[in-house]
Amino acid sequence: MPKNTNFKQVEAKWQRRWEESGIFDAEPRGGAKKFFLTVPYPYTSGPLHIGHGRTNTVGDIIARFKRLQGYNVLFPMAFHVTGTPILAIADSISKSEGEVVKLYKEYVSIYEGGDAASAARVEETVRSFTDAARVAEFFAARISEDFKRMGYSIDWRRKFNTTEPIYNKFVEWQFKKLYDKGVIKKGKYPITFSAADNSPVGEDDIEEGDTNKVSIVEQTTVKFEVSDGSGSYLVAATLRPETIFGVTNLWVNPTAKYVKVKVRVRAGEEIWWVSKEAAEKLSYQREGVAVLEGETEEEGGFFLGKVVKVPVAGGGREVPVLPASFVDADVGTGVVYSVPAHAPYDYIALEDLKRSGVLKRSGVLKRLGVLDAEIEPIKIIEIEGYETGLPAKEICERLEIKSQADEERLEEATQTIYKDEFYRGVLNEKCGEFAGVKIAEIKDEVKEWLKRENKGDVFYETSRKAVTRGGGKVVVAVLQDQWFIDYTPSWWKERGHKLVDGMTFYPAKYKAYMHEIIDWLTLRPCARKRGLGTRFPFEQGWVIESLSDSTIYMALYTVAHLLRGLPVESLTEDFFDFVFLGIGDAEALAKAAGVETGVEASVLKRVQEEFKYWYPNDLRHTAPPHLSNHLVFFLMHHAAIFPERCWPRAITLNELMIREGRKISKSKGNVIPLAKVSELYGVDLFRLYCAINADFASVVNWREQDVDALGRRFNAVVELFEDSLTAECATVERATVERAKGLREDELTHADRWLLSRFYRTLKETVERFAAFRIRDAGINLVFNLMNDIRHYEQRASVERRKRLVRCVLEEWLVVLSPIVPHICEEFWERLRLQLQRQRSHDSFVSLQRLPEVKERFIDDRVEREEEFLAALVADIKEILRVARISPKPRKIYIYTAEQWKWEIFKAVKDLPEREKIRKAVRVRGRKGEEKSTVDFVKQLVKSKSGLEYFELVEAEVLEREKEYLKGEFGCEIGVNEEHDPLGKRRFAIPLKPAIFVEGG
RNA sequence: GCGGGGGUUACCGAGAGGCCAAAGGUGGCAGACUCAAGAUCUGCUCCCGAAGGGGUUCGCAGGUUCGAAUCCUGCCCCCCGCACCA
Repeated sequence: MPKNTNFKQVEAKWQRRWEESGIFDAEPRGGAKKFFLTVPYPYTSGPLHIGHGRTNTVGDIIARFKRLQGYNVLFPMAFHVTGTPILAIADSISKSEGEVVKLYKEYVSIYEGGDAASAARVEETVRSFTDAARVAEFFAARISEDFKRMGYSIDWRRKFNTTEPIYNKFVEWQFKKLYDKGVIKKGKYPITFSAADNSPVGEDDIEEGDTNKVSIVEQTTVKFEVSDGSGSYLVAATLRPETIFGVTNLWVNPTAKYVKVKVRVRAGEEIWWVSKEAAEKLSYQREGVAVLEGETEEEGGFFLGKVVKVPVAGGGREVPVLPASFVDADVGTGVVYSVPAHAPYDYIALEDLKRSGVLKRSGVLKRLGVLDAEIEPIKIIEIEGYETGLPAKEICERLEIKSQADEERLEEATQTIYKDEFYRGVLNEKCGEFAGVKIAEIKDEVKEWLKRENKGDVFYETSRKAVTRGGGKVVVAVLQDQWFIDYTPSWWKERGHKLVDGMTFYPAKYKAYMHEIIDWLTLRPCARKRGLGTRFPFEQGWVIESLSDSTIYMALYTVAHLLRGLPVESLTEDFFDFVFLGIGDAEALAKAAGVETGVEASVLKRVQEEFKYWYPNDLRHTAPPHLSNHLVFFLMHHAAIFPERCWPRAITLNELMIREGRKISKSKGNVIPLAKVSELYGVDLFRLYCAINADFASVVNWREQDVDALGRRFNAVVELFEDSLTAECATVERATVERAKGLREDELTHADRWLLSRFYRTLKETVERFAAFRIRDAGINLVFNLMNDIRHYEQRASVERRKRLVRCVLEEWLVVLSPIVPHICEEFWERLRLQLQRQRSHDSFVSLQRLPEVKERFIDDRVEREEEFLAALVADIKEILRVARISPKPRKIYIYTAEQWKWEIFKAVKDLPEREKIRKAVRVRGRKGEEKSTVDFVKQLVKSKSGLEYFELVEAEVLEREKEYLKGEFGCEIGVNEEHDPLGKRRFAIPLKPAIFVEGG
C-alpha cells in the first residue's frame, strides 16, 4: 500500500463527488459531438460477479475515454426483469424450497451481512422474495450500488426496469410496428412442459437445468400395421428414419405397459399402440389424442410372436415383434424398430436372442415361413472404414461388446456409428429412390417422405429425463398457436445486411459472422404463456418474451427520464411514432392527447429533440455469446423499425472472464461477487486488470497471483505519483508544469530529453490505441512501459531528478490514465490542483478534461537513438565483465569508437544487398593496401546486429558527455579513444558498436 | 461435421519474413537494503564460453527463401460456438 494514499477512501470520496456533482448526467449540448454508448442491462435475479464486471468495466473505460476526446457522452443503464427466471425464484421461495432459499440467503448476505442484526434482516428480505417484483427490486438496487462502486460513469437518471409501465408502452409500440410489417405470426412450436404444473418450463424451472441443459429432440414415428386384422399400428420412434429400409423386427420391452390410443391424422382416425408413458406425451403434442379405456392396456409380452408390416417397399414385408430389455417405455414410444446392420443395440439384442434360442422356440420364424433360418441383418448403408460387412457388428466387435447390458459401450458405439454414417455413409440400392445419396443429405428427405405418405410422423422427446424443481416430470408439449417473429422476409434480411455493412465491428471478424447469422435466422418465438413482461398486444394470455422485448430499448434511454414526467396514458402509438420516427405533428398530437392528459406540444418537441440528439446508438459493447441472439435481434429490429440515420454505428465485443483457468460458475463455487471487488482488491486495480490482462478477443484469466503482481506494479505507480508531489520536489524547482517544461530547454540533460521523448511518444501511441479500442495496449503503455522508462531514467539521472521530471508530465499522464483507473487519477489531479492553486486553477475533475496535446517537439529520435547506443554499450561491457569474470571491479575501461572511414563505408553500403557490400566498400575506401581491413570490417558489419541499422551519431561526443554516468555505472575510470590498447581491440570497433578493452582489477 | 481461435523458452503471455534466444509478467536463483521477514531495487534464469561470441530452440514433418517462430503444404493435439446426437 502506498504511503499516503488509502485506496478505499479515495474510491468512496470520488464516487461521492461524481454523484453529488452529477457530472455524468448527460444533457444535449449544442455544438458538442455526442457519443451514445450502451452495454446490455443486467438481469436482476441475483448478484453480479467479477465476470460481469469485465464487460461493464470496458464499457466504462470507453465512455470515459470518449469524454476525454471531447464527446458529450451518454452512458446509461437499466435493469432486466422480464422472463421466467425471477418468477421461478419467487415460486421456489414461496414453496420454501431449501436450496433456493439457502442460495438467496447467501446472495442477500453479500449485501446485508456484517452485523449482529444481519441474520434477521437477511431472513426477512428473503421472505419478501415470494413476490417476484421484490426480487427484482432488491437486486436492481444492489446492482446499481455495485456499479457505482465500480466507478462507472453512468447517467442514472435514465434508468428503468423492463416491467414498468413506460417500458411496457414502449415494447407494445415496437410490436405494433413489427405487426404492421407483417412479421408477427402464429404456428406450432414444441416446448418443454410440466404436466404436473400444467405449465411450460424453462431452464430455471428444471432440476439442474442450468448445468445440464434439457433440449428438445425431434424423433420420427413410423407406423407398423399389426398383422392380426385389427387395423391397429405399433408405432416405433426413431432418430434415424433413413434406416427404415433395413428393418428386421420390432422391439418392445416385455415388462412395460402398452396402450391403444385413438389418434387423429390427416386421413381420419387411427389406433396406435404405444407405451403408456408415450401415450401421455402424445396427448400434449397432438390434438385429438384419446387413450382407449378398459381392455387395451397390455404388457409388452402381449406382442411377442406377433408380426407387423414394414411400411416401405410396397408394404408387403412382414417382420416379427421381439423382446428387448434395452427398450425404455419412457423414451420415445416405447417401441423401437430394429436395424441390426447399423444399430449396435439392435445387433447385440438380436445376438442375445439367437444365443438364448428364444427366437427358434417362439415359433415366430416358422410362422413367417423362414423355417430354421435366423433373422439376418439387412445392410442398407455403404461406408468406408467398415469393410468387413455389417457396421454394427464390426463396431461391437471392436469395442468388445458382449450383451445389451453393456450400456456404456453401446452408447459409445451408437455415437460413433451415427457420426460415421451420417457424414460418410451412403444409402444403397435397397433404399429405392433414395439410393446413392449421403445420409447427411437425405435424412430429412426420408423423414418428409414418410410423413407425406402417412407412414410416419413427428414425435418430440426431451434430450434427457428431467424433472422440475418441484419434482414434476418434464415432457415436450406442442403449442398449437405459438407467436413468432418471422425473420425470413427478404426485404428484412437485405436491410439487415445493409445495416451491418455500414457498421464497425471490433474485433472485425465478427462482422462477417453477423452477416451469416442474419442469413440463418428464421422463426423466433416471441411470446410466452408465463413470465414477467409486457402483455402481448394481439392476444390475451401471452407475454412478450424477454429477448424479443429488449431489442431497441436503447432508444428509450434517450428519453426515459422525460417520459417519467408524463402520464402513462399519453404514451400511445402516435406518441412514440412522433418521438422516434418523426411521424405527425406536435401540436396535433398534443391536442389529441391533451384532451385527456394535458401533454403540451412543447414537451413533445423536447422529448423528440432529445431522442434526435442522442440517437443512433454509437456503440454497443457486450460479449460474443450475444451475437447470435440479442445482437442480431438488436440489429434486425433497428433495420425493420428505424430509418437508416438511426441505425447503430458500432459493436465491440470482449471475451469473458475466467478464474484461475476455469469458467466462473455457481456450480464450481468460484464466484466472486462484484460487490466484494472493492474490499478484496480495490476497484482501480480490478479495472486495470480487466484492461491489461487480455485484449478484447482473449479471455481474461483472473489469477490471484497475477492480480497481486499487478497490484504491486500499480502501487509503484501510485508511489511514483506521490513522490512527485512531495514538498521538496515542488520547492526545488517550484515545478509547476509550465515552469518545469520551461526548465528552460537548454537546462535539460540528455537523459531528461530522453524521458520526455519517451513519454510523449508513449502518450501519442496510447491515444491512438485507445481510439482503436486497443485498451490493453494503451494500458500496458501507460503503466508497464512508462514505468520501465522511468526506472531506466532514474538510474541514469537520480531519484530527485526523476521526481521533478515525472512531475512535469504528471498532469498529462493522469488524464490519459483516468479512463482505466479513474479514482486514483482524480485524487492526484486534486492534490495537484491544491498544490498549484496560486499559480493555476484546474477544473475540478480529471474526468472532464480533454486529452492532452502531444508535444511533438519533445519526441526526438536522435535522443532516443543515443540512449539506445549507450544502453547497448553498457550491456556489452557488462557481458564482458561477466564472461571474463572480472570482479569485483575493473581498473579501467577503454572504449574505442569506429574510425571515420568505417562510418563512410557504413553509410555507403547500408542499403545494399550483402553480396555487393564488399565491392562497394573497397571502391569507397579506394586506398591500396587497405583492402584486407576493409573486407574484415564489412564482414564484421554484416555479422553485427546492432550495426545493421544506420544512424548517424558522433560517438565520441556522446561518450565524453556520458563519461560520468559510465564511471558511476562501473565504478572505474573510463577512457575514450585513448592510445592505450594492449590487445589491439581498437580495430574491432564498428559504427554504433565501439570496441571495448577492460583492464581487470 | 461446419465455423472460429489456438499449440512460443518452468508458467501466463506478446511477437506474424531479417533489428528474435524471442517483450512483459509470474515463478526460481544470486546480490543490495533489513535485527529478521515482507516490500522494493539490481543481476541471472535454453546450452557452451576467461571479451561483447558460438550452438540448439517457437506442436510434428516437409517446402518456399540468401534468411522462417513468422509464408506455403500435410499431419497431430487443444479450446469455443453451431449443427448433429444421446
